[in-house]
Amino acid sequence: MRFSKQRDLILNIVQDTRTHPTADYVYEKARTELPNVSLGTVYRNLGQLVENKLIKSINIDGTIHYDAFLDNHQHFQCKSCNRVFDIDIDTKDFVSQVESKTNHIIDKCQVHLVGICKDCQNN
Amino acid sequence: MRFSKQRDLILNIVQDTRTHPTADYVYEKARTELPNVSLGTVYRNLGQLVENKLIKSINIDGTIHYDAFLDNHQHFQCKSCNRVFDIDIDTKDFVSQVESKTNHIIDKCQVHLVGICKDCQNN
DNA sequence: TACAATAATAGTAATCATTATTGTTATTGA
DNA sequence: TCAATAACAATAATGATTACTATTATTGTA
Repeated sequence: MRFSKQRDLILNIVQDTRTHPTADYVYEKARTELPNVSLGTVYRNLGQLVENKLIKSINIDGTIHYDAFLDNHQHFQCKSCNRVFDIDIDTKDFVSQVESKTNHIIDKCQVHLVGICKDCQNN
Repeated sequence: MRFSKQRDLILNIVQDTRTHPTADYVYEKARTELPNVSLGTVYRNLGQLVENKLIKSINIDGTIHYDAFLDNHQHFQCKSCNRVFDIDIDTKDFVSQVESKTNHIIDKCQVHLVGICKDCQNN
């Protein structure tokens, strides 16, 4: 990967946004800094950053969101306010349970939880 | 929901297909029986069948797949042969662990596992 | 059984997210 | 400094899904 100011900017935007931004959000943000950056560049770089494990991608309701928080974690989506929360919980036990039951080798475990968040319960 | 032979056919196709078909697959199958059925009809009915909890939908690599197997279960995707396996494992403990840790109410827990399946390990 | 209300349909156009193409520009290693 | 080529902006193309519209089918009621 060569250096380019576009890639640097795109990485910084994802790292500064803790709300799991989409490519389009990153594009709009990037535009304020580099008005001629193209959407294709944003997509290509997000893809490359994921490939090089500098960021992660998660699928929320059919569209790709990005996440610079690399520690192993899961996601909870509130169906009332639609926010996505990071859930800090270990899946190791769960995964090894499945591995010994099925004999498949598992190297990724993505848990998507949906419900009503703490805040929305009080409204 | 009124009765229509299109809806009946679409439900039957999903129920007879244990490989998590897409809308397009259902459309092609339906065409062999009702050559004039339209893709919009397939999408609309699949959506309604999901709403009425006669089938479920899962997102695999960004596209929606359908599943008539209603028992609580999870999915494992082999990144070698790309097949999706049903995983019969209980998430109750996992969910209540998260609930008490976060105070969110969880009513859906979807686990997507990725790895190498038993068969592909032997090749 | 006939009929009116309207749900569902086929066909098609539109949308949305994402990927591909192309000619030009920028980075980098020699 | 320069050549190789990665990366770029602009734009076209794709694939999945949804929306629109005029017509047809289902269903509850008279």
